[in-house]
Amino acid sequence: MRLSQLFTKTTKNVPADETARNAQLLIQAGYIHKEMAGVYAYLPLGLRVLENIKRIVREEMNAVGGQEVMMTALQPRDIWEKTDRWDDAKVDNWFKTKLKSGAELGVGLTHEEPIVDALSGYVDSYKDLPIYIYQIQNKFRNELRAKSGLLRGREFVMKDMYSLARSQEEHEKLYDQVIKAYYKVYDRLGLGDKTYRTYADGGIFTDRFSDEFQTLTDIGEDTIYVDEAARIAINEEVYTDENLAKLGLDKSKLVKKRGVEVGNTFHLETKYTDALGVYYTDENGQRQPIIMGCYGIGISRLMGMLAEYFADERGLVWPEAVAPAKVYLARLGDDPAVVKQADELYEKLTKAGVETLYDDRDARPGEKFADADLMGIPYRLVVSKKTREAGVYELKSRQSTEVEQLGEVEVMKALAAAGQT
RNA sequence: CGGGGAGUGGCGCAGUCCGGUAGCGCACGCGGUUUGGGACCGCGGGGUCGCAGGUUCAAAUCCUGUCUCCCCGACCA
Repeated sequence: MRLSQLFTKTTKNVPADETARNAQLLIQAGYIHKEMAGVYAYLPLGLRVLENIKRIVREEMNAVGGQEVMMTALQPRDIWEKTDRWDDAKVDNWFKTKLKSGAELGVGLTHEEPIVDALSGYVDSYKDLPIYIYQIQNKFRNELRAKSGLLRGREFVMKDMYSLARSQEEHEKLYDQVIKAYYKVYDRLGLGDKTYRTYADGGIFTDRFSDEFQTLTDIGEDTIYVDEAARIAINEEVYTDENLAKLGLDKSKLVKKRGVEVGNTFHLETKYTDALGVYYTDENGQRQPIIMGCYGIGISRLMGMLAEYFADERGLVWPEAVAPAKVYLARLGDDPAVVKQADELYEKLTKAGVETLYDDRDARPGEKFADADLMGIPYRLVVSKKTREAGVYELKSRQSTEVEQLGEVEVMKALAAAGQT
């Protein structure tokens, strides 16, 4: 993409209505637009990051056999009444609206009910199970107070997967498989070593503990107690001696930390399938209950999390796996020979499949460098009169101050090899 | 929802206490000088001061109501 054609631009002004670093940086770099509190639009560069995160999550969900669907945001009241989750006293962050006829609707905040309801026409026999169904979709929650930029919004992008199993034993197997897939997702995002499976409250979903995935960082909203050696943690909300005993955690090894919840999985048992009357028939012709699990990953929250976690005083520092482009090609000056050389290099990089942001604007070097840093593109490549005369290109990683002088072949090789995911 | 802060060109702000119809920086346009870490000079376009009502000869400024945003708390698949 040529920056001269990109409609967004960066700004030196820090937005006054944001204190969260992720929102400040993403707005300054032109990745997102704030529509209102807790509601953000994704601009070209931001959308690329969001799609990259989705791609990784999607690949890992597909790898365990997940089947992707897209459910609806508009929800009929009746299925939610069957599970007793329509009442505001039960779930207080609903957005609700009405049809012209007067019938009440909900705007989806989670999708257990519609998923189960939709599956009721397809799941009849033991031969139809087990299955994983997932979607990546916008969720709407009427939070009393949105905050922390993309970390807690009212409209946000989430991946939610649901498993349906024939027995408790089968359910546990499916559940563990997803836990493993989640670790892979966080590894690929560069958060693996800082992310802990954490026992937490089951909320409105289940009476059992849920598992949260908490990334340790000071910006976290959650307080958790971590056993780093055992790679397990427990959320403060369920941190009692009784629970520690139940979970077999050693209190003396737990250290209090802050974390951001980057995923959450639940054992739903038969709560939703029973309530909506969905069963299967076993080999003996007997009707049997279906055991469910559900598995969430906040895609947009992860984007905010990554923006805040991987940043420095000059701006964003995207991991290559999610960066909107791999390299920022800065052309300095408008010498015709330099322009020609940079244009050709851009073509070559693009043809080689190296995502390139080509700064072909009529701007001064300092501005281009500052923008490359603020946008957080992993590599910066400079073409100028100076490099042309020296017969080299300058390649620099966003994470280092060192500049390498390389010939074209070496540049292409370095960029093709770097950060394959 | 409780407490606190704030709404003034696209963005960041000053002006409000002590009413006299709006100013600065960024961004934008034109001209010139510049060109390896967010250049400089000159000229120029753009706001009726969140919204509604009130007081007054006169309201960004005072009064009332209301909406919105931010922070702390409560809450949080």
